[in-house]
Amino acid sequence: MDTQPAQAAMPQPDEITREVVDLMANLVALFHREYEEAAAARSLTGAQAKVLALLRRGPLPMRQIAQTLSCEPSNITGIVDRLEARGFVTREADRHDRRVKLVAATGTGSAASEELRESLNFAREPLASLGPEERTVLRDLLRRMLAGASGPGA
Amino acid sequence: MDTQPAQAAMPQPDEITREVVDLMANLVALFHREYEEAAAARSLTGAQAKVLALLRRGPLPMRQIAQTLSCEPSNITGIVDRLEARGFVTREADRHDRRVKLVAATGTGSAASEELRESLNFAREPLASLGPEERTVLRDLLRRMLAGASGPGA
DNA sequence: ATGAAAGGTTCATCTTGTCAACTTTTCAGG
DNA sequence: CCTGAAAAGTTGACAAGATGAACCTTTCAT
Repeated sequence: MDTQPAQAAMPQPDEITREVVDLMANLVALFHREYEEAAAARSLTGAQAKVLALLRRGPLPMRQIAQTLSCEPSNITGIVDRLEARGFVTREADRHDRRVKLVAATGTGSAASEELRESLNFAREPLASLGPEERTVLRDLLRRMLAGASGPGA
Repeated sequence: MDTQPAQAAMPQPDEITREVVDLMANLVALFHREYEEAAAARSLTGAQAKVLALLRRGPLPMRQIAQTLSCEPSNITGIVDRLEARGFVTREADRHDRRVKLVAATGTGSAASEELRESLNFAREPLASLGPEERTVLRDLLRRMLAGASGPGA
């Protein structure tokens, strides 16, 4: 990539990094608030919405949900319990390994999740300040950042 | 599905926005995990760390903490209780309005908060993939996004 | 002086999250 | 075939976060 000899143009690389981190923190806070709000508007909690979102691509075993969300499996049990009680998901034993329970979104569940996703006007406000090509630049930067980091589930 | 008579230059502006939102969601998840971990390493919870971080610029009334964190004041009571019990903050009545309690970080509290901030190598990994000028671009884009949105506390 | 409004706290209640103990199922070796 | 270890989920106890209603104290405008 780019060897960094002495660098006269860049006064304090750390300064920029630090500011980016701070900005990111604010953005994260903003995003979080919006997400919780949007979920609450459908009487879902953030955690429930996250699980439901994970199931968009198909049924998943409990354990995998837990891993993707970086929490204990026993935690997922409760969340899925509540989602199931409200008809948003179903639990079904895996045919090949009966220890495994596959969690699948019901029609209602997917609908709610999709609706929430659409309603996430989070970035509409913040992103509205950026022009189309700027969004593209932002997208590429974010892509590279995430590619560099440990690939999350999603 | 998408009949877009206008817009000839940009194929699908919505497509990019959507992807940016998704990337942002992943970044938010990543950040969140790192933050909780870093806080836990100092035996603080995420919420406690957030409150402590807010106090970096000086003492704040309970109500303002609640507003900045978008939650009920009664919630802050508990968090500050626990921070106070461990000597990270103090509660002091405001001289001008004795209804108001000013929460201030103690030396230990500021130190812990500052340490946590430093240790937040969150972005080091992801940001490592970006060169200096790319970081600058990213910083500027993030700045504008946040300026466009409702200014959070910070 | 009175009463409304604001700032905090308390209490009940729920959800999230962890950890340890437990059940069921799978699977490798003997 | 049997036995026992390991894996997947669940359960129960418990702490923290979050909300909403009721409450106390202080302020402030009549």
